[in-house]
Amino acid sequence: MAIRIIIFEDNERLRNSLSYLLRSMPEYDVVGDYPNCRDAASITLTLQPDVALMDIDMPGENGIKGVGMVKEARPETAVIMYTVFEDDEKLFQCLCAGANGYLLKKTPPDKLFEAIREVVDGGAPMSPSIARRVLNSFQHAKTENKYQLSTRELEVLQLLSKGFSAKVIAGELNISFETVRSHLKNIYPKLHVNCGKEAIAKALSERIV
Amino acid sequence: MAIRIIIFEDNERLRNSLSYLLRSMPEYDVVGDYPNCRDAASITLTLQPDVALMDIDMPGENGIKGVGMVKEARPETAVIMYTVFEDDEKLFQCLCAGANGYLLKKTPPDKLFEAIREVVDGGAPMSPSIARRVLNSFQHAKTENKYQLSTRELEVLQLLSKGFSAKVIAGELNISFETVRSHLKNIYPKLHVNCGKEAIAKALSERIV
DNA sequence: ACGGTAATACCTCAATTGAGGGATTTGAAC
DNA sequence: GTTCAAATCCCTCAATTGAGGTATTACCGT
Repeated sequence: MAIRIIIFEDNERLRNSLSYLLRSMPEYDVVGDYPNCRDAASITLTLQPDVALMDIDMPGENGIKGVGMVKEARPETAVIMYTVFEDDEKLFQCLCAGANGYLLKKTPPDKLFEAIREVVDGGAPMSPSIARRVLNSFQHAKTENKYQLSTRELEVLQLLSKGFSAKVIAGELNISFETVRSHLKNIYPKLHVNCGKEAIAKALSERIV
Repeated sequence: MAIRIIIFEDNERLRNSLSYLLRSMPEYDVVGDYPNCRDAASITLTLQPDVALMDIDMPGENGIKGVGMVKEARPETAVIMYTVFEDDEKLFQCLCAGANGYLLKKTPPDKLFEAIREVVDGGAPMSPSIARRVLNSFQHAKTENKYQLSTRELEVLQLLSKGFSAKVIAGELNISFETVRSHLKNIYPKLHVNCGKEAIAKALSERIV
């Protein structure tokens, strides 16, 4: 049975070309195409598509919102982003919203066809440069002590980031309460923060610990 | 110029087959193959390969260690994991260690060839089921309010997690200082913590915010 | 031998927080 | 119409923390 596809793309010429191209093959069936995501949820529920091709830059609700709408309405529909954007910001927003693939518009048609087949088979097609970005995001950069913390200061910060009080940290490290407080007072300016809570927030969100 | 490849694979028959297969094509040059990662660092420095094919399950240092060794010795060498393992644990360990690709051993030869070309061109070849796992890891599950926090409590916790004091939070939300303290007192038992620092640690590490 | 850094420890004071209360209003649910 | 949860606000008291010091020991590099 043909793969049911819907397209969200504001550029009319491109949208029509895509529709025409996909419809020309018996393997694919474009069951709807739209210039914006306004009714993405209800459209998805009505048409029950296997795949949604989603542009990002559209008037009104953009494609990032669009992914969320489609996925919430019908998680089985696989969403492939189809965009010119290559920046990390938009990329990871789409992935967090549930996108199942991410293709750049420079992708040649045969790769696009392959990607649609792949996503239906449970894969996650990505343009090569996108895949590289995604994998790179896992290397937490080894923060290599950006803030010049000493060994002991790092230990104190690690325990602080578990929510421990100065007293408990002192016990854990077998040093005095006042020493811990001294370390904390030295840590804060190095992290450019003013209190323990900010320090925890920074340590955890920048993976210093 | 031919792509320089090294192979780490403890199964001798498979290692020899791979070498033979790749050497049969002028496009590829297998400059070394080894049954373990013991000297991966020095080998990499000596042979200056473009690509390393890396098994995971090997005697001695396993392939996860191996990725780290190769990448530390020579970051320009692209490492492709080549393994039967499909579990998240090993997968994400490899990615964090710096792997540039992840292929399952069931990958047909033509896809393997393509993957090697792709990784040299700056891509990140992955078997479809692997790519899907990687993308899924970005959907932080929308924690669906495991701790039964009310809307307001969630807002307070979000601001707390930025390191704000009760006074500042009060200002941000346009409510009184004492109200914020009331919310905090209600939040702590719900999160099973005893103080703001623990709450921040929990909120950030469990992505409640 | 000297200077610098890290690690240790102590003191004081003001501010913030945690803990224990109590109290009112609103809107939704039954 | 009553009950209930959510959101608002106030009070007190003890503990913790932030800020401002000072001081000693040890080790490292020159």
